[in-house]
Amino acid sequence: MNLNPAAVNAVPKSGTTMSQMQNVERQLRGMILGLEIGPGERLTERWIESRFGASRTPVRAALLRLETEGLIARDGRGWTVAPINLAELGQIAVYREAVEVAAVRLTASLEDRSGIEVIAAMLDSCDAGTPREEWHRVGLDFHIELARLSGNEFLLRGVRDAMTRLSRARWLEVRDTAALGRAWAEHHAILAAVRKGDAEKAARLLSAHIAGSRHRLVTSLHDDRRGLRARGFAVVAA
Amino acid sequence: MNLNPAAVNAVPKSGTTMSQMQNVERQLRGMILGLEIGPGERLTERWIESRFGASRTPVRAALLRLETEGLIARDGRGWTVAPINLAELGQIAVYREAVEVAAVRLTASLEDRSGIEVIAAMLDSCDAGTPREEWHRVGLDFHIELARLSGNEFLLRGVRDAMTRLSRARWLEVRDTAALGRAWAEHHAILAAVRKGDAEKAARLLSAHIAGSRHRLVTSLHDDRRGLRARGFAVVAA
DNA sequence: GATACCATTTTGGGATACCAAATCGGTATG
DNA sequence: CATACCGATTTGGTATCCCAAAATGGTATC
Repeated sequence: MNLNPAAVNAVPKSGTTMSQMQNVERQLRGMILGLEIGPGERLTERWIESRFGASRTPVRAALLRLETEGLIARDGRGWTVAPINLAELGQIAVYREAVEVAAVRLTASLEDRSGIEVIAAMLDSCDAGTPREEWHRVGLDFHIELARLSGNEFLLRGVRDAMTRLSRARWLEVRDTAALGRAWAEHHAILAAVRKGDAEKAARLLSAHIAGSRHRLVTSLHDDRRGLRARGFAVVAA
Repeated sequence: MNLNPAAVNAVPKSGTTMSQMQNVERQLRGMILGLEIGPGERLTERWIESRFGASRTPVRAALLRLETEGLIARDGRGWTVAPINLAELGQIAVYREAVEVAAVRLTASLEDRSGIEVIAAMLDSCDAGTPREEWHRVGLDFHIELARLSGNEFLLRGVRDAMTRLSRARWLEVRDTAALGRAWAEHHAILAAVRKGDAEKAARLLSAHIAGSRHRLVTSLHDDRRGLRARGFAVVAA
């Protein structure tokens, strides 16, 4: 029996029995993506064990899974929260462009493209009063849901993985309201092209959107890297 | 102490200290890819434990990693060697086309494209007397090494993952000598376009090569699926 | 003969004990 | 004061142990 006070597990979601591994994985992922644990920080299995009240067996399993997601990395013998790596962010952007463009081409060629209306509604749920956190989430989900419509499991997974790896960086990016609005408009333009079944135009718009997004992201982080390091975040230069 | 005779571990490769997890992962992957364990077969942690002479902790770690590679899947509470899934093979082909074409475009646009000569030499190491197993390996490595030249870690990983998932299916595919020769010629044609820096032509040739390859693969397995099932291999129809 | 039911075994999930290597402190030496 | 050395501590890797759920197999019932 684990006698650690923190061992008082959170009540599992009603109806779902969550294994300890899933619990640790989910919570740890949340802390990493939410920057509650900074990029570059060292992790020890024992700390996680006591923090979440699970034994090392599920902790290890969760670490192995998060490693394949790219959120944590091995540091010699130990574990480290993956640092923000500007060169890597650039490569991810190239990768996601390839995958997302392929997906949107498929989607725009579907007979039934009505699925995009759900995505349009999702975009429209954001307005001036929407909290920043929500804009962030919708911005990620737009790309993931668009890829899901393609029906290709592997393209979807590629996009999801890429967005997960980009998530923390986008959260650190300094974005003014104008930038948010521009992204929103570009998203809508892409949807419009898909709606018309114009695969080429959708591909072109998406490609430009991702390239611009990448440029702004890398530039912003590059300019801010001193400040980010001051906050304890490991930022590896491009 | 594990008293099973099989527990006599193989001597680790000279100079390298291989953890039990890596050991189990590598050997199990080899058995799965080599079809020594058939698609669809059930796996129990205890069997693997005694088979490789490791305890359950590294066995479970290895299973978790192989799961993310798509070589094994959860079957309710237990583990199963991933079946051959024709629909999935089709989707993987679409995915790899997107990723490989992006990679070859990058490679063809490089200043220094001399890396392709190593790949050409690799192709040329195969002749009429080369064993089938070697043709198989070179056919996979061609695509992986071509992607590696792009310099993009994520495109490379995408190609490697896709080839891993396709590996068993390609091994089962009935390919006559003519088909092997045709693939060899197509590979060389792609390299020639890359060598000239003609990204568009390389992309077009690669795209056609993958599409044709996919068609032959799925057709062959579809036609043989009775025979494959008779050999105990789970084949899920498209 | 088919089926519902119960005891037994097996299995994966988790907790813990142990170990060797790596790390960290502190001390003695130059 | 810098540094080399050594013992205590920490950490990941592994082996085992326990448990509850699920699978299995035999049996009694209809």
